Amino acid sequence: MERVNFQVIEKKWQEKFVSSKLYNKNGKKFYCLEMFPYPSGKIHMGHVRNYTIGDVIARYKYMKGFNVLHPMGWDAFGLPAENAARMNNLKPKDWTQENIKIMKKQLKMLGLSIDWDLEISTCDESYYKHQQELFIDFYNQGLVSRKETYVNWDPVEKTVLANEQVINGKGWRSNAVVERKKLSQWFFNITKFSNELLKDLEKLPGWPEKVKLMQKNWIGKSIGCELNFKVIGQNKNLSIFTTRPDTIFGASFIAISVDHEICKNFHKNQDFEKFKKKCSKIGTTEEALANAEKLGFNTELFAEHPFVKGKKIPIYVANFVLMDYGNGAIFGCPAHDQRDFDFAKKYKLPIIRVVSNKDNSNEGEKMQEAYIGDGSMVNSEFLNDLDVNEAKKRIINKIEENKIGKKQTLFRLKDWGISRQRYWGCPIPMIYLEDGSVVPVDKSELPIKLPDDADLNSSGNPLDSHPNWKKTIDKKTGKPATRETDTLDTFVDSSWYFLRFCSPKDKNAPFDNEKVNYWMPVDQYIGGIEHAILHLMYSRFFMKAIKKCNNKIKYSEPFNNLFTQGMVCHETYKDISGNWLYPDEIEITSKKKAIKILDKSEITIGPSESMSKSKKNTVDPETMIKQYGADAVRWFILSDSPPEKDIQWSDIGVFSSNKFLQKIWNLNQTILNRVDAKNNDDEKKNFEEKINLYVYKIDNAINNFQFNVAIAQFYEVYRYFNETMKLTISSKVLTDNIIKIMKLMIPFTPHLAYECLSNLKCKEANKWPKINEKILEKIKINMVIQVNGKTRDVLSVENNLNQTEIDKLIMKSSKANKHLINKKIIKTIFIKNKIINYIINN
RNA sequence: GGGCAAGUGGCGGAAUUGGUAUACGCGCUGGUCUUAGAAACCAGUGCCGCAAGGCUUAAGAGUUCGAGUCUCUUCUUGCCCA
Repeated sequence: MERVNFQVIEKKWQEKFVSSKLYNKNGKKFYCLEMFPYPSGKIHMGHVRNYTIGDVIARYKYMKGFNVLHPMGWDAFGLPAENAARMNNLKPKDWTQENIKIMKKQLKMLGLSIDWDLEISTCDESYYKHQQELFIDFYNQGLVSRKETYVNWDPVEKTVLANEQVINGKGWRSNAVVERKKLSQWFFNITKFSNELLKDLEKLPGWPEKVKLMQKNWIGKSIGCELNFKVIGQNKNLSIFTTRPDTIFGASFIAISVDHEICKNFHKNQDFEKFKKKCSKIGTTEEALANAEKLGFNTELFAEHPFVKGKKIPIYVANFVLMDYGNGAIFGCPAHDQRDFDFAKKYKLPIIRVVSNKDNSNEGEKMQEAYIGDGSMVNSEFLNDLDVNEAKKRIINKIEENKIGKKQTLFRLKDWGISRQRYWGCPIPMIYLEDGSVVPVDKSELPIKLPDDADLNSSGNPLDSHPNWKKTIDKKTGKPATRETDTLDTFVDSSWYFLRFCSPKDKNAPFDNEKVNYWMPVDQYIGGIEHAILHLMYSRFFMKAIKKCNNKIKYSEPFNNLFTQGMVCHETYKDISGNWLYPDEIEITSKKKAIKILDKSEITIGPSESMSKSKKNTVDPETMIKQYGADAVRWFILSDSPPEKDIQWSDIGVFSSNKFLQKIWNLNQTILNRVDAKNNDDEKKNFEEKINLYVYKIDNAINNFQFNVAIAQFYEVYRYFNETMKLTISSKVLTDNIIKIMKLMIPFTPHLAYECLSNLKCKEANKWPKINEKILEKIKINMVIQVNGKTRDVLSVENNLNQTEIDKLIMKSSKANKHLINKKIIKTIFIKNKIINYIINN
């Protein structure tokens, strides 16, 4: 039989997909969006998985009659471009554009149904111009501020990182140990929306619970109170914040931040300065603070205990207290907080237990660690015997009564630091006037363009060291001014691109209100779980901030449904000297053994891990497409695992996908070339019923994101067709039904499916086959016959038979009979269309 | 340490949501054809057993006519937070 040449049909159909339009003007709108890629050079298997899943959804919805928006663009600013440019003596812009060209070509090779006329790139002036506009809008709404704070400084990338970008005390990209550094920075006041960001999670039933929980924890709402202590000998109050006011009777010290007002008294104290220096070496994350050795500086000052007359509490400066948490001061209750416990042990401060656990086993000085669980209060005067929650309420009331503090809600969420000391990003449209004031650039001057001739080899910020870029003139006063030389965090770029896609060519505004109100929110957003917090939280903030600036916008949440796909994994290989090897550098010789092709030396096969360049366990999508065809690659990556779980890449898997698709082609050819037959009515009826059921099942599976299950059904259908071929069924009936199946395959393997449909002379290829609900109801079902809960037989019977009819059928002919003869049936459980269970006496 | 998932053949995984456990694919075994096989086709493939039948969803208990699915305990793994 003639073999199909996948290269040929793919090329043919890709020419027709050039810029796919999935618009059904009369249909309900459906915005299908996959997270846009960073143009790093070539696409990787993660992209293939992400965009294939998106393509299935987009094509499926289109065929179902929806008016589908399916765009693609480039998250094109970022540090790798700068590094690559420096190493190869190129311009970041050229490097980026070259990569975009390559990756776009590769994405097209996958046969994606993308409307490329909507393509955007965040590094284009036509994009970042509007981003600068949004920045100014936000500024005017009080959503931007400039603060001098300690920042997470990445010494390798020489830039500031947001808290979210610090993972285990290290930079998320460079993996360098993060330092603390004091800098003046621009912030988006995301905390103004803390409550809304938390509350609105409830409006997102289409998001994975896991992601919502992660966001909830990240926002971290907690209730506590502010409490004022009198500093002895000074006419001053010291205000602290605590989430555990219930433990006030266990307080044995007060700890303040090195930047606290009180510390100004110690500026000339050398010990203090030394101490301060030490503190700057720890990062700013909670984790870094928790793990660092607890250090203190004794101020020799004391505060009065607010509830115990005459009790003096020593005041320390401590390295684990930060100025931006509460008021930069805490009281320490060592018995019930691990950090306080460590600190108290080191400085030999008393450990007073105020919460006892159930069996009272946390008593005494034997305490090896702080007890943070629930329990009832002890050693706490009027709080004694209350449980922790009640005690909290009672003490807050008391504090408010005594007018020494008040209840407060605190969020863990911090404002979003957006200043980056890099070249390849969106310039921040602010200027510094000679009188020291800082104002936004006049909107008519936008875009503030990046210079083409920045020296990337200079140390520090290339825009700052540029000879004249930052020199400008304030339009309002005509006076000389200096530009802000920081650029925006690239997460800003990706926080509103989904809005730009609604009107990507709009020159006057970031987006067209009407179009945004029509297409938004995104009906299906698809991307990696690694963006569960950063990108998704920032985008949610942007939507809310934009709504605040522009009352014509109707929506406050950008993504209605979110799907997070799993990673693509591959085994790892190492040679004798411990170097990683690419899969194509090795040869598997037996089950668990492999050799290096180059010198036949034995290598170690490591565990399967998420594909990454550093471990060289990657497979190049383009190579795979050329070898097996795009359809086979798509088919494999959808078939082997549920899309939300990790998938193990397998060359054999994609090979056999190719084989199966070849068989589908052959099946089509066989039907086309078959000698016609006259229909046997029963066989025809059975056949049509069965195909109708498959259409229903596959449709259902796609709807539930169970692409692997849908594909299993296709294998069954194939087998079923081959059997049917032997029956006396007319070629017309076969053709009508294979057309239905090939239509179902369009979302998965568009090239092959369209080619087959064209050969079958199908005129309405893009119309999803109708499911006949009536036939679905009439179809024969399998009735399970049990005796004492054990399955004894399965009968294929008409739908909706009642118990008496089933009883009769069983008596007539069933293997179950022999278990019922001479037995008394004491009870029968009958579930229509499912099961009948006879309970007998043995 | 806390929170959340998950645990089903040799492997990836199904199971109409409490109703035939192991669909479908890979791998493996045997056969046909072949100079050859990552080709094609046919048959088999959870365990014990000649069979009838019995056992089996990490381990153990519970609820139920009936549990992979619900509840509890334990173990293991993964992710997030610390």
